[in-house]
Amino acid sequence: MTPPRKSAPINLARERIYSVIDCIPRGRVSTYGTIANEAGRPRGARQVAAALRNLGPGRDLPWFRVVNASGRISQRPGGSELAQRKILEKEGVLFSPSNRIDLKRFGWPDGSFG
DNA sequence: ATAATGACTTTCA
DNA sequence: TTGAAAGCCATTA
Repeated sequence: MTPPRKSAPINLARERIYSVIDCIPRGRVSTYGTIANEAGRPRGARQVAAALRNLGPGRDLPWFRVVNASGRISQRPGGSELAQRKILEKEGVLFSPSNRIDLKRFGWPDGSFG
């Protein structure tokens, strides 16, 4: 018989979030809110952010393809915003003069932004 | 147990 | 167009 696990139900919600992020195609981006929706958490945008913040260096995940609802890279303590932008640009994502990404064009999934 | 926090979003001026 | 204010909710303290 399987002995009772004492701790361990590793956050399922968080895993679903990671799995959705893993689906964002190269050269496209998605938003915290959209990812939350795809993961079945309609109002969990901040939890998506928390999941990324918590993400250790071990996991290989396209975290850089996640931006906020206004199409901009969110500020944070770590200060990896510039690196994120560079990676996205290398993938072909265009930034407007005001540092914004056109979600109608680069947003994923298709049709979720207008 | 309650209170603060935050890589967010929407609404409204 | 920009920015402030309120709403949101799992995680931390």
